[in-house]
Amino acid sequence: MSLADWDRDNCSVARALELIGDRHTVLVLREAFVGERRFDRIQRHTGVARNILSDRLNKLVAHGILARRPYQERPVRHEYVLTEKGLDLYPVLVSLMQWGTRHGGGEAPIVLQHKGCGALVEPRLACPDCGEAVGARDMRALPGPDAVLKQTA
Amino acid sequence: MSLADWDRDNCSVARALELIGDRHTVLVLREAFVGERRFDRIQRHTGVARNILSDRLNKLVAHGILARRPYQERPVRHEYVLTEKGLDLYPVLVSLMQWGTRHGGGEAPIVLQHKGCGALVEPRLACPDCGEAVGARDMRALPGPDAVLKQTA
DNA sequence: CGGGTGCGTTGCAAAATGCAACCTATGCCT
DNA sequence: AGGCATAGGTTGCATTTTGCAACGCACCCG
Repeated sequence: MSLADWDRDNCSVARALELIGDRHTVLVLREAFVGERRFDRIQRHTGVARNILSDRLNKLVAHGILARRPYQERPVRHEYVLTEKGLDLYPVLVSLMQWGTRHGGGEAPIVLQHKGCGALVEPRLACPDCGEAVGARDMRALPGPDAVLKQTA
Repeated sequence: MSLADWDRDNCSVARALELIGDRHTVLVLREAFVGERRFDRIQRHTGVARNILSDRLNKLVAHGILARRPYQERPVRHEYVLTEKGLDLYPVLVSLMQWGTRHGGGEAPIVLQHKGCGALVEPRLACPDCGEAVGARDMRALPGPDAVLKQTA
């Protein structure tokens, strides 16, 4: 398998994890996707310590995943909303949720509805070419255009 | 928004994060999906400290995400392979990878091929009902059958 | 015997985290 | 004005989690 020796330094998964690779950050994102925008409510719902939450919100804003915008003056109060970059994390959160539901005890506290067709569904990964649903076994990973093979391979 | 006050204790995302909610664990899973099975190779590729790696592998095995099986006797050597439960994490990893590629610098070290149709593709979340690709804006979250609304709502 | 490989475990220092208290600025009630 | 409440943090300190390097063990090869 040639893949075994591509250069991990250039890994998209690792890059993503640098920004959202800790439990607290993901919980914050969960709240963002559910529509919570205020510090206090997010804090209560996630149970994350206030100092940590403050830190994570700042980092998410710094990385352009959330945007801080004032919703009132005097005193200035901010709310945190998902940017496009943040909204693109939706598949990650949804996949995580579905996996947690399927393998973590079977409870489904939330269901999703497709606005387009109105159906209550579990979105799945599908091949955009043929439309078939795909899982780990249906796919093959190949070195991409930007892969760097190691000398020590 | 009724969703704002469902009980977070029963959250699938949180449950999933308890098992795979740290950077190292996810990196280990990346290796698993790429086909690495041995302690040493995983350690070199992830850069995770050996004691941490040992701990994470044990936890993943304990949770049924990886299975440890001997690939030789004398001395007994084990390899770590994904179980069904582990394979189900594929969408999470793929989503993470795609997001990292799109927003983390644009490099695509790995590309995916659908074995079924042969196309090089980026699998996307789709509505299993109508087949349309879906993003955050196309979906609505509703309290599910097992949602517990808070008294303090 | 000496060296190398595979797979960990142990000890200790450094970093991240949790908790509770504190602070600022404002509004609201009396 | 005084007292209380709300929103959004910051600060200090104890606890937990990591990282690093060294060590251990079991085996194989020459």
